Amino acid sequence: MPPIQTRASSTTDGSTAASVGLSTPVDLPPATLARLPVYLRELNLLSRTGVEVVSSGELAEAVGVSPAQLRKDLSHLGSYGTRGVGYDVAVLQAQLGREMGSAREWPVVIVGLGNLGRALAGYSGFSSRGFRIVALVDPDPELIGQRVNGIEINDLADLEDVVPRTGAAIAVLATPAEAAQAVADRLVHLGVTSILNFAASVLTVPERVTVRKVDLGQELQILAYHEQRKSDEPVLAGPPASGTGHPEPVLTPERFPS
Amino acid sequence: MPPIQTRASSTTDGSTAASVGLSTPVDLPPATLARLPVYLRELNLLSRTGVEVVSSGELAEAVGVSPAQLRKDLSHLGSYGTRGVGYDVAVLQAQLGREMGSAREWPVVIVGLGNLGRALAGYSGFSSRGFRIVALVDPDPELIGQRVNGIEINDLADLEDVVPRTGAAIAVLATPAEAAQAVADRLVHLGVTSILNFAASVLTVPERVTVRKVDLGQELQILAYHEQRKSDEPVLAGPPASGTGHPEPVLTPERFPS
DNA sequence: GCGTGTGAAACGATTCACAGCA
DNA sequence: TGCTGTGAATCGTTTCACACGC
Repeated sequence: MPPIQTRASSTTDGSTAASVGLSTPVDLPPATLARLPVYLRELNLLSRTGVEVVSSGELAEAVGVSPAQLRKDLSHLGSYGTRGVGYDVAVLQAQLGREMGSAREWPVVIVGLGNLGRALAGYSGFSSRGFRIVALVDPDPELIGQRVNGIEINDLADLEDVVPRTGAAIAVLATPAEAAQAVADRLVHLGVTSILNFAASVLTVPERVTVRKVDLGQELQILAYHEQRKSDEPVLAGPPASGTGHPEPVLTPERFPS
Repeated sequence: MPPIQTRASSTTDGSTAASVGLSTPVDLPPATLARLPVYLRELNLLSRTGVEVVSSGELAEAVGVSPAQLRKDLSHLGSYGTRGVGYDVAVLQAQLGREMGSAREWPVVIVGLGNLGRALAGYSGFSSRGFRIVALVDPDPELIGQRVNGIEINDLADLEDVVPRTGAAIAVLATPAEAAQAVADRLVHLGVTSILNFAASVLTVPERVTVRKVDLGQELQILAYHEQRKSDEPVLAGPPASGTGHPEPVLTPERFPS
């Protein structure tokens, strides 16, 4: 009797989750869940700017969704707004953070420290959102022992020591496509239950494991499709500042703002 | 009269596209479009392995979707299968490639060469799918003049020269969030009509421009939500090899296969 | 009055089930 | 017989519109 395995579906919002029974709060619709981090980020921004109250219209405008959708999304969490007024930024921020698990700090292991893996190891967007990179693993003797962002790269052969020691339940996979499934199998065996997969391959994992896939090449291909569409049907609407014309430099900051 | 601007919606599958009139083939549903690159990748793999025919069942299995969905997706492109047999790999590959614009080679400019930008500049998954990085741009004097993967980093101040010279219509944004909108404005002004945005910020662009956003922190947050769910409702189903137990190393390749 | 919270309607995507053809 | 192609049914998501309460 082979254990139940599920294919981690592809596109963003491919998430394979077990979640058998409903616990205290209800399960969020996937589409809503995918937007909550965006709301949370904007709320953090607002709160840092000293804003204390936002209406659904304002917040929706800031994150690029419709006010109705924002309200519907938030309504899944309960009623945290005040009619006629809006949402208290601090309250909503706290509630959203709690719901998303931003209260805890999550230890994360990264497997594969090629170009992409190294970039991810130093990515500030992880630490700023409650994730701590606790281990780096790669099989390349050239890399083992090197440090990235203060963390030493361990041998992939020692994965079975490293993961239990750090207690990571979330793993980032940045290996070549051919290696991804084998590594994932070992990670799952070690108790990892969430995997962010950057490898261009489909992972098969047990039901209880959640996988999200990010395929950068795929993203560009989708853009290429739209590009092709645009060049196929040339003019239709009026000329919109038309193409590569006039350099005419507007805006020329010398450095990115820190 | 301000020009029409649209908010690039957030999650993967946020794509803002104008596509006013329908050209020769019909417009693909976004959900289908997002899966086509996955099918294409698998077809390339199969063709390299010498497989000449696949059924919807086999291909679906390999990419992790249902056979019905695969057939429905492909049916949007026309009838390229043979009843009772399956699909000719070469034919389907060619058709899909043509549809996705893989026939052409797309020049791409990358703006922002921090950790992530540099990793993307060297990412093999881009070149292997028909994209050529033709320009790198950053405002940091430390970086300007350096070469990544054989390409020199140009000054952001020279963007108005670089983009027209290379003819890039697709841009990858890997700048800090605060800089993203300003850079996007300049890119759009230079005729760029597709942007892959890695910055954690919402872009506002004219209708004709397609934006896709990849937010790596957001992906991890979605995993954290699921993790939290799992730890909240502890046991329910039978113990599934239970957690961090027994190292018991299965599979220990010493190196990633190249 | 104003903006939230929410049923109901509209829309889109997925799954089902089978007719049609090699 | 076996697998494609596709209408019909189902399911999920978004939008609409308005009742409710500050």
